[in-house]
Amino acid sequence: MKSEENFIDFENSIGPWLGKTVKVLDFFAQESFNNANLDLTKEQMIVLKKLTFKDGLNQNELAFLTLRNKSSLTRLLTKMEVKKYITREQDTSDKRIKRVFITNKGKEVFLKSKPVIKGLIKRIEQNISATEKQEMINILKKIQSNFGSEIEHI
Amino acid sequence: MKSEENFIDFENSIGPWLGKTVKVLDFFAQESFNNANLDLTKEQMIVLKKLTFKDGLNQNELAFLTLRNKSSLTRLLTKMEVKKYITREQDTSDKRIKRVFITNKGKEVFLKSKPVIKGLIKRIEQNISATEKQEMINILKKIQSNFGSEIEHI
DNA sequence: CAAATATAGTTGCACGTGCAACTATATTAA
DNA sequence: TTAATATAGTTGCACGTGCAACTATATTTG
Repeated sequence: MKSEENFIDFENSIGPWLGKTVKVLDFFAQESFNNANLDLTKEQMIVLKKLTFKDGLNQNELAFLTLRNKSSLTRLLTKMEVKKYITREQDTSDKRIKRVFITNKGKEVFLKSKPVIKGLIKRIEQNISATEKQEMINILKKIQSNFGSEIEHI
Repeated sequence: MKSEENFIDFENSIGPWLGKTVKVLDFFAQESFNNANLDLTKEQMIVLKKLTFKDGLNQNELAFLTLRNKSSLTRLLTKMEVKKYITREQDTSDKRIKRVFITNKGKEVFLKSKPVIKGLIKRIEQNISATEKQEMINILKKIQSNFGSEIEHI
């Protein structure tokens, strides 16, 4: 039947549920940062986190690691540079490349954001068992692999 | 230990995994719409979906149902109005209210988007069992409830 | 070596987002 | 009934996003 074929059980599909959940989480994440008087967005925090793990990444690498278009990253970094959270330095051997470094101020902000993030994670997972959590992450990995997204973690 | 307390097991937390997965999904959703020559964003599609289910909602209701600030909705609708996917009509009994109606063109676009969405959902869930899917949705519901978000479906 | 090609990063444009201030209309209280 | 308050929607501002075109530098090819 044609009508059957065209039917989409939207509310019982994973995609929409994921989308809604992330919207809620994003909202509370930003609210938490603001309440903690952190001049920081979730996106900026993720960049700081990557740099904390490996400083001096170039913009291409950073864009890839943060799942972001290089043009988005350019603008994100510009804002972070203005706030003195990072600096950009031209690579000496290849002048096309800019390496990104976290500043002391950036480190400080990231440090202050940690308890906020911890609180958020705690709240997200408060009634989720360890098994459920692992199950969830496994399924999310499967979904990502369905889209050929091999996301690298540093 | 202080260092223990401050440690965040980011890559084994649900939040970041959710965020990454949704990023990947969003990207492919938009790509699919574009490939199908649909002049439509995911956000606009969701508005059309809500209106297909219940036409003539006012902007407040629509903003709530689509988890969106009323100002965001205003602008989203303006773009959809320009594209003639929807119309706005002032309520006669309360002139503050604007009711939103899907146009024939809007219905047509939404109809054309359905197979695309179906394809996306299929791809998302291709190697996820029915049990996993249900488990996943249940956990997502729990997470949302942790943030007091009682999301209504129409 | 000079010309063609590739790569890193930036910019213009269009989209979507929340907050706070604003306008217009409705409702409530004095 | 007028004044105070509430509500619906819009707008300015700042943020984040992808695509395509662009600049500058490197590398490859003839």
